Order: sequence, then C-alpha cells, then structure tokens
Amino acid sequence: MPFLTKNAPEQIDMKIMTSALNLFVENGYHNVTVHDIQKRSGVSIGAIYHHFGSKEGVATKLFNHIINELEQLISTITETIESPSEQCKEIIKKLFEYTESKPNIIAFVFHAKHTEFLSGDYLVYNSSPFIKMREVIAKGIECGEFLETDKMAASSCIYGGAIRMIQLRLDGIIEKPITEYYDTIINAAWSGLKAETPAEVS
Amino acid sequence: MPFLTKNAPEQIDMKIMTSALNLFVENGYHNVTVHDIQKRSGVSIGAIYHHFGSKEGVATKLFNHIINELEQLISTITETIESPSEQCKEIIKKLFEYTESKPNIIAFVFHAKHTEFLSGDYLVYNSSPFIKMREVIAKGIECGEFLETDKMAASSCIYGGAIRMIQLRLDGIIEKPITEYYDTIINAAWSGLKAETPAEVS
DNA sequence: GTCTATACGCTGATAGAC
DNA sequence: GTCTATCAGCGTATAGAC
Repeated sequence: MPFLTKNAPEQIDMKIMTSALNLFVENGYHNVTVHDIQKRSGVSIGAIYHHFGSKEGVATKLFNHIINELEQLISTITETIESPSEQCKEIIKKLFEYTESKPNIIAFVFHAKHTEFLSGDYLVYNSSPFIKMREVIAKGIECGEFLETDKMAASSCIYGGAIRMIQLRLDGIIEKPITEYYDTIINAAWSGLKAETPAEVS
Repeated sequence: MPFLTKNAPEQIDMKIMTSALNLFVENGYHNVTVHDIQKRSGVSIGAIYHHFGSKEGVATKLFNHIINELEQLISTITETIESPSEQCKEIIKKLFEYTESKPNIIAFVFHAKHTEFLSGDYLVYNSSPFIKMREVIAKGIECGEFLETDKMAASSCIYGGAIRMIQLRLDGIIEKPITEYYDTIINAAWSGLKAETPAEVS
C-alpha cells in the first residue's frame, strides 16, 4: 500500500505551514530559519522550496490561509445572525474562544508585524475579515442599535477592548482564560464604565 | 573653535538613536543593518559599536529611553491631577497628541514585537508606564468613579479603544488626526455605545 | 516529486591606523 | 575616541542525483 506511506501533497503543505506558524509566533519571522522549519516539519528543504518557492512564500501562503479561515468565521456569523449588535457579540465570543483554543493563529494575526515579510504595503487591518467587522458596526449604527457616532471610533471602542484583552492574554499578562471575561467586556462596551452617581444636587 | 566642530558625545548618542528609531519603525528591526544606521546618522560604524556595543545594544538603549519618556509623562499626570478618572482622560489625550506629533515613538512602543530583539522574556506591557496606567483604573474603581468591574477588563475597555485608534492611525487606516476623535472615544468608553432605546412596551 | 550537499551574498562585528 | 577596511559566520536558495 504505497499510497499510505507517501503523504498527500496537501498534508505536506499543512505540515510545513503548521510548523512555520508555531515557529514564527514563538521566535518571530526573522529568527526562524528554513532549516528550523525543515527540522520541525520533518520534510526536506527541497520539499519546502518546491511547494512554497521561498521562506517568504511560506509566510505569505500561511497568512492568506489564516485570513481565509477568519473570513469564513465572520461570514458564517453575519449570514446566520440577523441583528448587527448580536453579530458583533458573536464575533468577539468566537475570537475569545479561538484565543484559548488556537492561540498561535490569533497571535499570528494580531501580534505579527506583517510588513516585515509581506511585500508591498499590504495591511492586515485592511484585509477582508477586519473590513467586515467594521461593516457590522456601521450597520448597527444605521439600524439604530448603536449610538450614532463615528464609525471608526465606534469600531475601535467595541473591538478595541476585546482585542486588547486578546493581546494581554497572548502575552501572558492575563492569566485566566479570557472567555471568562466575555460578559464583562460586552457589558462595558455596550453600557460604559462610568459609575452611576446619585443625581448630583448642587 | 574645535569644541564646535566636534559633537558632544550625548549628541552622537541621540543622533544614532533617532536614526535607529526611524529606521526600525519604517522597516522593522531585522530589515535594518548597522550600515543603514551608520548612513542615516552620519557617524561611523566604529562610533556606533563604541557607544552601544552591538546592534541589539542600540535597540535596547533606545527602548529604555522611550519607556522612560513615557513613564515621566504618566507620572507628571498622576502627580498633577487628583481624580483617577481625569488622570485617565489626560493620559489618553497625551497619547493621542504624541501619536500625531511623534508617531515613530508611539509606533516603536505599540507596534514593535520587542521579543525579537530584547533578550529574555521582557514584556512591554509589563513595563512601568503600562503598570501605572492600569493602577489608575484600579484606583478609579476603588474610589467609585468607575463601575466595580474586573480591573483587567476595565483597563482593556478604557485604554483598548484608544490604543486601537492609535494602531489604526499609525497604519494609515484612519486618515484624520485622532485628536479629533478624543471626545467621542472618551464618551463611548465612559457611557457605552448602546443606543438609548425608547422603553420597550410589550 | 523528493532529497542532500553546496554556493553565494549579506551582515554583525573586529582590528588596527590616526 | 573615531575612523575605514576586512573578516567570519550564517542563512537563503540552487544544483543535480535519485
């Protein structure tokens, strides 16, 4: 059964990309050599260059792969749920869950400085998942679920708190799983943090 | 007047650090060679190695220099203003102003992945300015100015929105100076974004 | 398609004159 | 203290066998 001893090409691709992802997140793109990827993935140098052309090729394909995964996550949510406000909550929930279950995928998106290996001036936060996330907010404002504020400012406030938690969690500064903070974050973003002072009388 | 033709040693240090800062932010630490720093600063390779010992030395001293500057900014605010809630606003205001006037300093702090050149597991967000920023929130909760929520979650919500704006501005995704968004951001963080729906009657 | 051994360019760092 | 010229090591990519 020779077809079992040889790996399917997609499996080799995935092996290489998975190893590369973990190494990039652990050490940073430039501190990872092609030989490191070779060792951890178990395939040969030749195979890496045959499949990806270059080290940058590995990073680029990996990046696109992950952006696609994220894009699908967002699309599924916006297609399933009606209310923008609820879509927004679900997006944050899923991002928190991903942060705990697949931290390196999230770290690669939120932590890396992609301009270091992505040629040109491609910007992560202009990629489709992030654009869609901002559109959710825009619709929420239009349909009156959110206060009528500037779209960018509203996006920053709502997702900013969540993204900040993700970053602090990935850095190990927050020690508990952030899924536990979900309700708190949502409540704060929706209703604010100002203490309800008893009506001030002069 | 030979004392005018020769630069004071501190001036050379600053020249090197300023050039390094700009190059690091523009291209990323690993895409900058010592020769690049040499060319832009106008001093010799020898001077760089004499003053800083290594490329990593340049980055480390630069990093400490900037963290100190930020630390002083925060300290001045906490010593001058009484109310934690107002301290917090002032911090965000100053960070926004810095983002516009000295973007590269802010970019170096918020954008860089410092683990790539800082030895050990030193974390930016555990450095003194960020710890102090979180303490401001903690005090605000204690004295009743903020809702009694988890300290980390509250910090993330308040600063997260602002930091997100800074990041989007540095990436060029926000086109207007973010100082214009200051009031909106503060209002959203303090009072929330949920639209005040007319009392729902069944 | 996959492998190993090799080449070539680049970069951080040094040596030694001034 | 400052400079220039040079080195040594590493890391990407390739050549060529299987």
